[in-house]
Amino acid sequence: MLNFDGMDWPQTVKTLQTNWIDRSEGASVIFKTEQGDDVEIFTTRPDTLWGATFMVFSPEHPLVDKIAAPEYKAAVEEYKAQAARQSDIQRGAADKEKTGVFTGGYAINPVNGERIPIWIADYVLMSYGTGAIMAVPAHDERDFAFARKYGLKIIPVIQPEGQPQLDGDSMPEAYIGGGVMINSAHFNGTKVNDQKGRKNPGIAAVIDWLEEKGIGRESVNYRYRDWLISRQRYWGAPIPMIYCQEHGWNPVPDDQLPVLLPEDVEWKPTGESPLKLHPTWKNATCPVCGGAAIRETDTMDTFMCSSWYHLRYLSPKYDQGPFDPKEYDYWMPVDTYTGGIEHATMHLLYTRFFHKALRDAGIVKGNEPMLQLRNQGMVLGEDNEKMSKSRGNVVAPDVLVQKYGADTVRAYLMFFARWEMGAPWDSQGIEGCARWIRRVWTLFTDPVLPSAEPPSGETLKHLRRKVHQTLRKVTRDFENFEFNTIISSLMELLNEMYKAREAGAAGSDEWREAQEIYLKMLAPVAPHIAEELWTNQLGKPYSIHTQAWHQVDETAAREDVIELPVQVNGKVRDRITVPAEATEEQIKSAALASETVQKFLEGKEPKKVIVANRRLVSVVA
RNA sequence: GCCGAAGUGGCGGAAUUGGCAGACGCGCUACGUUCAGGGCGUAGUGAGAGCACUCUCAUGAGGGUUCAAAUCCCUCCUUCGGCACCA
Repeated sequence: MLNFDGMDWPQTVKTLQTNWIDRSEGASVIFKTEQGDDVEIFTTRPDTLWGATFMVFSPEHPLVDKIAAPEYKAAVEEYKAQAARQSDIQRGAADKEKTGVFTGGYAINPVNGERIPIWIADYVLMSYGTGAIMAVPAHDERDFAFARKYGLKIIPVIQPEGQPQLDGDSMPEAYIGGGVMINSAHFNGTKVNDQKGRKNPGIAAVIDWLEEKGIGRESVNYRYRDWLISRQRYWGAPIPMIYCQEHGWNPVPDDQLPVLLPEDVEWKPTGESPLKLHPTWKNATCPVCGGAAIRETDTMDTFMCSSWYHLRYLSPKYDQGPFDPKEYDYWMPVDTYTGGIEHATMHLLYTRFFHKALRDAGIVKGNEPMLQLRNQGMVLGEDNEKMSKSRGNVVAPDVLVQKYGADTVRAYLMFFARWEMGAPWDSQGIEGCARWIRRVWTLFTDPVLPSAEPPSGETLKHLRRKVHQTLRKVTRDFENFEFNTIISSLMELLNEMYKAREAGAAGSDEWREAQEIYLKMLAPVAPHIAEELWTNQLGKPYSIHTQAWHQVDETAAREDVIELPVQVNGKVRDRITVPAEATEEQIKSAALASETVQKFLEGKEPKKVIVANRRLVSVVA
């Protein structure tokens, strides 16, 4: 899941997923309580094991009740109760003052046999690692703060090189960096650097030793939590399992799939799933003995379905399996997927996970379900705030479609902001797109007035050039998800076509080609109007949306002459026009021949003349 | 606190990735069409100076590299997102 090779995804999404999974390398080490129970802990710093002066358990840790000494029981219970009352958010506040209580119990540090006290504190989370930590106050900020507050022992075991000897009683803060191991028996003198995991020589040495002694092992931990797919709701795919008193849980037989949700459910404020309360739905027969049995009434999380819907969509009527393999081979993996950034660590992570699980089960091929991802930005309200009913700034699409038509609304959504950025809605701005669409319509449907004189060859050549230049740009922009500039280009071309029509171009082959190409470029932007004009006005075969994309005629797109600005000492002073095929030398002499350039040179010989990409001439005096 | 993204006219945004800053659209102004309004059409529209040809300044702020910087480098400011005691 952390390998994004070959995936054309936004870096932000890759980073979000990487942080969400949050892999950390370290070691698992077995401590023992005085009662003789094993307590496994995870640490990224096994090199500091000799500095572990106490242990901290999460208040929910299963061993807490067993280790709590009688005289501490009351305080422990009290602390557990108040931790349970706090919400996760309260508990998670990083700047919160650390609290905890001593349990009266002790553990043995396996590396040196030291007897160390066991505390409970809510800064240790049951949901990460094992819910218990070794505390090394000299080299961990949180443990340090806790130890200072409760007067616990602090023993430095990493000495930064070239600095005064660390002293547990006087050090002002935990020392996190590298150095040399001290107070660590035969490891004294071993170098420790800032690297994580086995790349750190100190950590590697200790891990090898732990494994040899059988006290611990190399280990990797993830912050990413297990995904609970079941929930007590009506809205979700049923979990096809049946429970029989006699034969336990069994899957629903294939010929009884799919299990459908009942439609006659009642919602009552009981906190229970309506499926549980339905009079008959949960009654089933045991697939093993045929006796009375009960259906699972939990349903699956909706992410379960969104993780593979793209596979089912390949062949929704297929009944031999989840999808038709022939369709899979044709369509998958998904070429381009677009959705909001809010899916970064949920839907998109689950979908990737699902694909890998299905791959391991031999059902799908390849490592990833979606090759290219592009996020679209959010359309904000006109007040530049997130749209919400409570703010009253919601712009309803149906109202806009009612007023402007779906094509205009679609075009404006593509035009008014960069796709991945989003922007506040502008109810005036859409008028521009409405005007453009109307002008497209008019250009194609107005009867062409008989022109007084035939169009000049220059007019037709110019039209064709603009058409193919636009096609080239639009083709590239579609590939890059740059929809706003596509529409700008189409607006520009429309203006050119109006001018060409004015100059009598209508009726020519060039004009017909321009119309055809224009509609093909318009089709993804304004699909209904493009189709209407294609079939009814141009009389072309239905449908425009299945036509091949037009090829750019590079010869037609080429300019005869190019205009270059000429800079003297970094400032544009003149512009020159040269034939498109002019050499650099010719461009240089044309630039120096300019009177204006000579004026700004003030009679001096130019030190340097640079022709940049045949786009600009820079004269340095 | 850590990580990331973004700052360009009155507004949304362009800028072929180092090469004419402001394409295209909104808004605004003028003119035309109209009894009028709307609509439509044409032209203008970064700021300052000038009768004008033009000139100067300008891409969050400051510095740097370069013939040339919105774009690259350094320092800082602002806004928005994500994570937030992860052992």
